[in-house]
Amino acid sequence: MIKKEKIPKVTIHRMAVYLQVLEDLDREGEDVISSSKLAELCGVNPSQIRKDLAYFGEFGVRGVGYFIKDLIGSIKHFLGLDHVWNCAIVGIGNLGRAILRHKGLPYKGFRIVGAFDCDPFKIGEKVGELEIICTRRLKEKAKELKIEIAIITTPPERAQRAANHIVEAGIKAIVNFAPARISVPEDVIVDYVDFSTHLIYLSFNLARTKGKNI
Amino acid sequence: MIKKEKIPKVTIHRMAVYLQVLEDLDREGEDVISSSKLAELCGVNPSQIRKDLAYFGEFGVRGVGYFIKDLIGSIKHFLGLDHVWNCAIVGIGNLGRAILRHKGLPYKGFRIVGAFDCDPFKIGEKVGELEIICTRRLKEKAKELKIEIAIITTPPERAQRAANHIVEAGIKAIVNFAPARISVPEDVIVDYVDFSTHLIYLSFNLARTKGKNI
DNA sequence: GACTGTGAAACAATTCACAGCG
DNA sequence: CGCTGTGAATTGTTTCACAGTC
Repeated sequence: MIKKEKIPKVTIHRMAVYLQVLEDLDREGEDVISSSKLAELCGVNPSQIRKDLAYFGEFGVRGVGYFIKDLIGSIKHFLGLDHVWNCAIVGIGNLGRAILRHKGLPYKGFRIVGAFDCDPFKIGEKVGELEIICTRRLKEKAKELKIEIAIITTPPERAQRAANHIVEAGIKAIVNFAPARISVPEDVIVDYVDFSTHLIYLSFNLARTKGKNI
Repeated sequence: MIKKEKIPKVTIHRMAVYLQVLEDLDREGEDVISSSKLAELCGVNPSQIRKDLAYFGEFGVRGVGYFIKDLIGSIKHFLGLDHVWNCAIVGIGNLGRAILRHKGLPYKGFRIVGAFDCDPFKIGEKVGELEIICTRRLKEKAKELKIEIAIITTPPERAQRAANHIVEAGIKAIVNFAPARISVPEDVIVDYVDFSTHLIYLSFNLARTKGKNI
């Protein structure tokens, strides 16, 4: 089912976009879509979509297009979203709380089952359903709660320490929101999300077009 | 000063990473760094750094490396960060509030000067220094507050409407946190930040390595 | 001697163009 | 006929390797 070829990271990111758009179409009651229509909605080239999907198999019908419900199912399957992933948040500041309160995640297949922080004043406090636990207890709790993904939302200077606890606990996947690089063994996957990086991209473009006096 | 060649988007994103790491080094009192040391800290190849920098000019000293303070200044300059950008947040939910309360942004050159929402129950409420204003007043306020960048943090179904108000107001740059595609005229730059996309990337990799029974 | 800056080589991703199929 | 799936062509990015400079 899953081809051996190496799949580019951008393909996976686009896949997530296709899924989002397909689920919207499904809710609107659409049944079938062609690669060109979907491409338009996603802002990409139609053959890009066909190539991306081809990494995983053949899902379309020639002359017709793709059946939306089926395609959603297939994409979810090969992205590993037909399974609920247990996640922990490490660092309960503003961002950590916003993620904990976010309603959309469980629906997408990610359940937050643990909230960790090293600040003794926060430990024991309740955020929604969860009680904040000391980060030093991450290892013990990771087993109990079957945590598979950790989300770092600490200040940058504490990101590496958080990462160490996460690695210690045997968790193999990290999303790091802290604006700091972290180093981990190479069997641990890290994905960085840095908000200011995106603002900087806009800053660069605005500064450029201003210079060109458009 | 600025070369004409088209600069890849990934280069700009890496640039932001280099800046982050260089500022850390500067705080630690380092003066000079070579491309290979910096590469190691950023997790990239040394010639990548040299190529990236070469898009903008020559900043290094052969046989020595880069003077950290100077390089920080140069990078900030060509990324447009020697200017403070006025930003507006549209959609004051959990994430919007977390960004409003975030202390790091002003230091990085982004000041949030307006908070907008269309919920009449929220209008007038104070979040930190700012009072929530009706999104319909965005156009009028954009001029007054000299807003250059808009940040969408609405629920997905309201993202397009928010984008329309933003475009109406003459703002040319948008960061969209809502998990929905938006369509805008082509002179408006949009950058998408979708948290769940990153979780999905991890999901895919975990599902894969599980399959490989490593 | 050490390290940058950069053409050239290697590699990767995207788009084209069309054969093949419903 | 319309649309997918895909090899081939194109375009873009990364890495190499070394000449040039401090």
